[in-house]
Amino acid sequence: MFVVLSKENPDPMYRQVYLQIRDAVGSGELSADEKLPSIREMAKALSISVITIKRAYLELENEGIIYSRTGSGSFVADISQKKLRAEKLREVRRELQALTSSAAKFGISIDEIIQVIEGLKEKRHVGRSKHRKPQKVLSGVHAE
Amino acid sequence: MFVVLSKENPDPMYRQVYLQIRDAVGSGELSADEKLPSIREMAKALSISVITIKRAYLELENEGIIYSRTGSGSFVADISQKKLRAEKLREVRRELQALTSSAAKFGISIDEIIQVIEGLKEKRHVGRSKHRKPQKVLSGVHAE
Amino acid sequence: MFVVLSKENPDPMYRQVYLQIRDAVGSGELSADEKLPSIREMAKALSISVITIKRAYLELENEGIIYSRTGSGSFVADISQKKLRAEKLREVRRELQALTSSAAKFGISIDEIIQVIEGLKEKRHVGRSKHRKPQKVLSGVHAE
Amino acid sequence: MFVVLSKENPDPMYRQVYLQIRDAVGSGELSADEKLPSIREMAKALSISVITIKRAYLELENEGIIYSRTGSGSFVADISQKKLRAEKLREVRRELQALTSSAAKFGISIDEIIQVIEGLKEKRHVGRSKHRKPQKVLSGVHAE
DNA sequence: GTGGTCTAGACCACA
DNA sequence: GTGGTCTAGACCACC
Repeated sequence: MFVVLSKENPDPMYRQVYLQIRDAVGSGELSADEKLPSIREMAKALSISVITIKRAYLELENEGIIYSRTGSGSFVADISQKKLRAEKLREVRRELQALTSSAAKFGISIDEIIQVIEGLKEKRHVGRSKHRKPQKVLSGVHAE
Repeated sequence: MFVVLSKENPDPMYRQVYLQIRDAVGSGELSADEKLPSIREMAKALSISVITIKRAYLELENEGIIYSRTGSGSFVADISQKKLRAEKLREVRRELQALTSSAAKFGISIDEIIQVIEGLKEKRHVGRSKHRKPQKVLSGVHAE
Repeated sequence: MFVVLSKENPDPMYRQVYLQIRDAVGSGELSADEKLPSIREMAKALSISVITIKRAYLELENEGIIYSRTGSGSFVADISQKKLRAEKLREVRRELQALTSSAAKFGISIDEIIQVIEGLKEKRHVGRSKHRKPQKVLSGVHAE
Repeated sequence: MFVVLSKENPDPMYRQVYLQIRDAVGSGELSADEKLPSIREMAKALSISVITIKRAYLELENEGIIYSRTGSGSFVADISQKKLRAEKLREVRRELQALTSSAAKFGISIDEIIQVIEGLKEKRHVGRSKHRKPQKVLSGVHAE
């Protein structure tokens, strides 16, 4: 698992950590009961405060994505990927709703938006999307 | 033109004002050289601080969407709707890119996302989704 | 609204603050859109760190019980008391389940437990319960 | 006797061990002077640290529930079940007091709580609630 | 003034 | 070693 913090990203640091771990669980990269790096470990690796990591872990715990046991560490919860996927899908629907309705005001139709998405699909097929735009990164932590 | 502030909206107030005026210009609801309500007028109507409106107007001015004449007020700039539309389209593309790539991590394909959008299209056709669920609103200003 | 912190209480401070505000909303003592004391204000009144109050407010916000607007303050959300009551009832059921099943191991029947509760009911009717056992208290804040 | 550790349980491990042994004594499952598994034995069986079990045993000893003889092991004390039962009853009363008074703030009456308990009673009669939903367990030790 | 984020410490309970 | 709580500062965006 690789967590990276980007200065460009307007999200606060704790949120970036939260999102990346959530995604890693959602994608199956991290599986149930797998141990996460300790908060101190990860804080050190990312050169940020323990508190910031703590907050990310806390929110993950509140969402039921991980669980923490004092003295033992933090672990991936036994939440099914299905559930995470369904939640993500709801999130996607919500955002698309906002996007289409705001675009409509500018005379941009839903069909036009679909065309844009189709365009993205093709770009992805060419397959350089992952490395095309190297993010500016603070640091990373490898944890396996 | 009707500006409404919603407490549900996480956007700061000045941003809500900014966006709604921008959209009104983009949709043609407000046309070139049309006079906007004065800062004080709008502040009073929305029961918020003058400086908040001032900031919204300032950003609109910086974007070239409105212009201000000291002593006479603020007016819609002669910016073509086409230009606003193109900008919005770029914004849409950017957001869709983020959305699809983050969804991909959860195993949600682009085709699936398109399906979601298609679903939105149908919903909009059957009902009057825009007016079905009236947002809770802090205050509004009618200025036409 | 009166928040008090007790040293006797094993709950961490942020939790005590959280619970008391939640209860105040649930009881209707605080009503929708009512302004809460600012985090700095309350921190000062209780002589504890701003961070601790912040955390209590954050959890209340995550639960949808209050909402915060940068620059304006924190306010009671428009969550219906009904919903809070239903949640509390679920909590009660959960705790009773644990209690009865653990008591059963000691040969304490459910009927016996009901008798205990009936006993509490009578005590309460005599009506000195509120002032009989003055809690040891750190400090309080009155906010209206 | 079967001690199980659950990761769902927020109680620390030593407490889970403590409670289960206490309950086993209270229910008569373990009788006076019966030998408990040795600390090392139990630690191994539960795959946890020896010092965790040690702490559980220590607290049981402090409560007068077991006694240890260096070199021979730990044994159930000759504490009457009646006494344990009475203590448990006090504990139940304390918890019910807290529960009813906190529920009262949400407009939940004692009678309503009694109804909830009655509901639990019926459920238990129809099914075998104890075994219906097998807890996810870390490990177990059989010692009889 | 308000809340939102972050730091660099500290002490505690648990394993 | 682990996580959980708390302090006393700081800087930022917003109103």
